[in-house]
Amino acid sequence: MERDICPDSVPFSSSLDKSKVLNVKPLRSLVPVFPSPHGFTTFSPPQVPPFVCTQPSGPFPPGFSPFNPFFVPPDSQQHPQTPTNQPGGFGFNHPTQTPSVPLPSFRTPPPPAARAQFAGAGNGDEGSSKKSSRNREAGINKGESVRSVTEEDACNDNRIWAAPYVSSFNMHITDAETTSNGEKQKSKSHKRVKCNQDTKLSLSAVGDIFMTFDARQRADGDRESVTHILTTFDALRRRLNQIEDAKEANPGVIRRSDLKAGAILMNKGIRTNMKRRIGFVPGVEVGDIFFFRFEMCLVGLHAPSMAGIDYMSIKFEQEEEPVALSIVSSGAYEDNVGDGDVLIYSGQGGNINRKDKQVVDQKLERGNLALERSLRRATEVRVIRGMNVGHSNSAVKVYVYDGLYQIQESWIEQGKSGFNVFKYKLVRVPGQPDAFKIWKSVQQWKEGSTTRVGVILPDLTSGAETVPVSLVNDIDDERGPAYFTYFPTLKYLKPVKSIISSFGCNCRGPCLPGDANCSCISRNGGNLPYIGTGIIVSQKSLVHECGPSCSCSANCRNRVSQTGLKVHLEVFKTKDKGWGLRSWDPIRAGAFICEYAGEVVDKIKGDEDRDQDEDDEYIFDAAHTYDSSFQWNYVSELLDEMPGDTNETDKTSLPLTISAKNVGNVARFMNHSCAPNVFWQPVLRANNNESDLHIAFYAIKHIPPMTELTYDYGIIQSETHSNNARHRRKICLCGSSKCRGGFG
DNA sequence: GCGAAATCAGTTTA
DNA sequence: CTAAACTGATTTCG
Repeated sequence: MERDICPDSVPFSSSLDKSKVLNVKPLRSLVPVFPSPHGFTTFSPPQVPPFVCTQPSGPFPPGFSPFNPFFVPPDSQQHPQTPTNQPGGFGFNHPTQTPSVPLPSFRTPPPPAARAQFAGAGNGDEGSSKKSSRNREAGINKGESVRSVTEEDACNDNRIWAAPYVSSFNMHITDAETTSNGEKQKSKSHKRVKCNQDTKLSLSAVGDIFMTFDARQRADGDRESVTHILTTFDALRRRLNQIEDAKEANPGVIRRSDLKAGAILMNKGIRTNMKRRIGFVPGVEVGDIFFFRFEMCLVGLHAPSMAGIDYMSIKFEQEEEPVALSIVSSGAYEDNVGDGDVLIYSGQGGNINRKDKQVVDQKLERGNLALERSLRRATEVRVIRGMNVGHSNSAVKVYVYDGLYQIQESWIEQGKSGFNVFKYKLVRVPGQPDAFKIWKSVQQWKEGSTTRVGVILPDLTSGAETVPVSLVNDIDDERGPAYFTYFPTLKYLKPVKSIISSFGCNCRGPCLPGDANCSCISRNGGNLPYIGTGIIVSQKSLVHECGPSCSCSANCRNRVSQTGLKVHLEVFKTKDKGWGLRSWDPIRAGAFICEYAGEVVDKIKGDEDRDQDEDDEYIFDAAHTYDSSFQWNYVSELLDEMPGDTNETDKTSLPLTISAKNVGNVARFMNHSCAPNVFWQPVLRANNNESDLHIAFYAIKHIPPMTELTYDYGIIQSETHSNNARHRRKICLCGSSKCRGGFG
């Protein structure tokens, strides 16, 4: 029997011991792997079929024309976007669906002719709105001039069409700009200059770290650059936050590491999709999540740093009109109709949220006017839904990109203060992947108002963790993985003398970030390795946490990996990789997820019992190494900071081998990926100089709910493994364009 | 003590 | 150049 393929199906018993659950040979099945037909990174779930462009056949919704891949609207300075060249592009919710009407998101905006019925400029339309006329105040700002194309856009466009491959420059040229002393120059002219750089300017030291961006990439992003920019932003933000934390707290001083990091990246040109556009933004996928407005700004999803409506002027026939590009909904006015496909959005202005000025009626200007015109022109609007997530003590706002919507109607309503407010009803364009809907489902599962399909156990830890871990299979009939004992942390069979000092600190209360006397902080290079609630700043060879021999309190911020799970996880049956792990909650970059629990294996003894080891699919060996290209930390060059020990990434291999075969936690279900969203990190807890060493997992990037969590199993360094003929390399099923083909 | 409201500093874009 | 904007962290209020 092929033991590597066949999952051990254990008959499900309703009266099973709750401390044990069923199991499968999960993580590494030997199934043939086929090369991706696309050859690009697929960050979207692999079950999504490739887009197939069939012959269009009507009827079409009003305002839509059949898709013609060779037609470029004369006023649209965009490449004709054929679906297959979209990295990680959309798929359809229903795999069997054959699209007869192409996704509007793949197209450039339809030509004005196709929307003749919407193009009437007059006020006499008999729209579907039964409410008070939305045109009452039209014309107030009719003459408002909105630039049609930014200077930079024009410059980029010129590059694209005239000399597409000429310019290539490093994207973080610093030249005249300095960010030291908080001195910020808004040199708009400087940006223009950048477009004309033909020479490759690079700081070689940094150039190795950063990818090289050319003008086209800045104008039109792709998945890789978007990911890279977001990673760079958050790494910088975390570091700035860490620096601020260490300073003495001044009452009333508000620290905004997000603004600082954002401004630096803006100044250095580390951004993409600078060419504004209607609809699909290359490299940004429906369902992507953000924790700061600046993140959406940098990747071109939503340009304004504060305003909720992004808009630009578009030329329709002879007239130029502002149309909305994207909106950010705070959720305050969110409509509960349907499955979250409808959104009621309030217009801007009227100083609703400001007390220092008189509250007045909203006017049909700026964003409000743009939304009005988008309604008339039937252009699509990107919708980002902001939501307050998290528990009372740490409420965080998360932004979910929910894809494209169309405005169905608008009206004027009296707000609470008695003044007029514009309202817009937006309906989601069908055929896009679920995003906000997933959030709604999770919310309902938690409330208990709907039941999660396929739940086998509501909590496979039987209360061993402070949050439940669901066991779910909505794929097939398998009732669970093979028996193992759930245990939330490591089992050291005997105390091991630490080779690294780990005597505890003498702090009272929580350890304070700036405390030079805290020995634990000192061992971390002078900085607390975490910010906020359990966000790690940098990946390091070793993180020193406080431990049993410290006198600090249990709520010390240097005890992140020892305080248990924070998010609601779910062990689920994957399509082709056995069991896997994912989260109901969103996880932000750097957040602690779990540790690798299990029994610490004596390696020498392990060599003797080689036969046993070969059967163990649940070994974690700290001797594994990362892919050398893994670069997660902030780059000190962006901070005018000398590379220091706080940023060291030296990966000394540590003598720790864990087996989770018989005893373990959720980590044993995490699958491998060559393009992972989780990394591991050795953590040493202060414990009377014993080797209280653990392996902790943290998020590489923001992870939307219900996305599988994966880490890179790495390559084993040990010669005994590679020379062992019986050690078989597993074939990788991650489906990434960066897939190495195998692991182990 | 907790959730909500108020306050304040700060950045991009039109 | 300046005003405007559904920010985000922190303090105050009920």
